[in-house]
Amino acid sequence: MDQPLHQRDRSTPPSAPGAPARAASCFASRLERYAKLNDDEFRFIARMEDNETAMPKGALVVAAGTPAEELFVLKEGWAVARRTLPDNRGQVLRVYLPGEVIGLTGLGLSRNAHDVVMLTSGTVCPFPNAHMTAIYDKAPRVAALFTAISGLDQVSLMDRLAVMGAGTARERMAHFLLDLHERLLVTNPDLGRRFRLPLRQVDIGEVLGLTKVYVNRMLKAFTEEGLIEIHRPYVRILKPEVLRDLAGYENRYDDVDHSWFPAASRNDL
Amino acid sequence: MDQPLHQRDRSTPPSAPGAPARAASCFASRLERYAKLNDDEFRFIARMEDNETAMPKGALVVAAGTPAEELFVLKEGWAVARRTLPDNRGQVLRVYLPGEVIGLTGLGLSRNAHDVVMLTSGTVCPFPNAHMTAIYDKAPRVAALFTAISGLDQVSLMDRLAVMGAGTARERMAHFLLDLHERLLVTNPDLGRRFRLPLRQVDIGEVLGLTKVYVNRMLKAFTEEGLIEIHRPYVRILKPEVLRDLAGYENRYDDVDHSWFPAASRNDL
DNA sequence: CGTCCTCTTGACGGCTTTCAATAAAAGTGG
DNA sequence: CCACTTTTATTGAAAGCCGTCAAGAGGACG
Repeated sequence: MDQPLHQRDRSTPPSAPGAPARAASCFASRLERYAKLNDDEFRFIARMEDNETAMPKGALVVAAGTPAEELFVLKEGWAVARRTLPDNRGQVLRVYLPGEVIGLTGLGLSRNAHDVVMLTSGTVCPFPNAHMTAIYDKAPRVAALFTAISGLDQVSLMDRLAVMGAGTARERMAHFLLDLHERLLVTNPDLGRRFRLPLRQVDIGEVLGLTKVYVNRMLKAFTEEGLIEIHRPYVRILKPEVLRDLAGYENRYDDVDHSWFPAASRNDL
Repeated sequence: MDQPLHQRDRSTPPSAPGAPARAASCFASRLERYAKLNDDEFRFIARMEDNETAMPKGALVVAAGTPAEELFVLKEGWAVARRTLPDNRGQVLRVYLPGEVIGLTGLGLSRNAHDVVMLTSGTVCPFPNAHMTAIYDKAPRVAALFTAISGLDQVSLMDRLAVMGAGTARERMAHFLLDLHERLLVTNPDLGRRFRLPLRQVDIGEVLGLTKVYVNRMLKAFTEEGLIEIHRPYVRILKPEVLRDLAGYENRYDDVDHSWFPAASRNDL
């Protein structure tokens, strides 16, 4: 994030022709975990990934203040939404993992509220906001699914706010590690307790509102206490229960309610 | 919030028969500020306020962990979403003002994520989640409007997260005062710079992640610097620009994008 | 007029930051 | 594959913002 920000690279490697196989993508597999979709609905969703765009590390995917014209499905790599405050202090507002949607938040706004920056190289799939019209009109079930996911995001954000407001550095760090782990498990259920964490300690500091020095001290403490194990860039969670108690962490990603979803889509596309 | 929490009072004073006049409520007037609605659409929304329930100060509107079965339109009074952490520390996740919707966030979850407590006495209008089905099915424009509002809420939450993570006590306080003021202006455009703030200093502390002692010191400092004026329970903002610079505050509530909303509702209710 | 709640103010202490310097790791070019 | 450079991680010492503790003042309400 200290690197110069590259311009967006629009080169689109011609994606495989024809509809992709079901569940070919981390995005679709994430959605299907939350609700069964019929073929028509799946077609709407597949369309969101038609356009792949490669992004180098450090690239600015979304620039704050510019017109908000598209969403992005993050297909590979990690990204962050970030805000720079007056004094050059930065705060990471959200970490985006593969399979998550960037910009769902800002659907209601005409300008992008925050920067979104690639933490690693990766690929995103831009999807014009304008296409949402058809989804709301013709695939209400998919629309409801987006609403549900947006709600999940928001609850997760509120949990984070709680730990940022009332929590100590230890609690924030524990929450951070557990939350990333749980979210990685959503699209990657057979991931063990070890995962790749492509953030520098400075970056973790910007997520948690701590300095890099203190981040280092917390990580050292956790390691010495046998709670985690670090082999850069991999982290292994050794005592999830202890961390969970420490942070008061609660997993929200398993608890989707689709009872109120419209029964099925109209087929008049 | 230190008071014992009352049980929810289900006594429903028989509301005026027939549909309420358009824009009779702060909720409808807030929605209409964001998008024009036709009569059918308006009927859906009016239905959300059919059921008024009086709430005493301190009442628990939503209990964390219980099944999430309804949304609430907050018609009168103020409320907060609140989380209690292990050590009895509390964090207010959000302040709800009249005209705002409680529980839109949790639409995707089957259990309520957080408590919601009345700060003052007031009235709420419960609205079963199940009724959202019809809205998504038959009034996609209204559904889109909810999505947009939920997005606004989330962006506002992210701004708050930024100031909680990277901001000092002064900056948090400035942000808090400005944000409340802007949000009150949404449903009450001719409100001046003076408004009623029905929170004790302890409560403000729970919003900002500060102790009541430090809240008191910040308010004193602001007053002495001529930034605000306090005549309990009223606050007047004397130098909005200075506060705005201090907090890096940006008003998001004026910037709704409805370009992607479906053109009009189907009329087949 | 007394009780309770909230606000106010001071002194002290601790968690976290800041400053600074070194070590380790990662990237670069020969 | 090895010097060299740059970035990142590590560690110590001192300072600061904010929390804790405690006591008193002011208001609301019966």
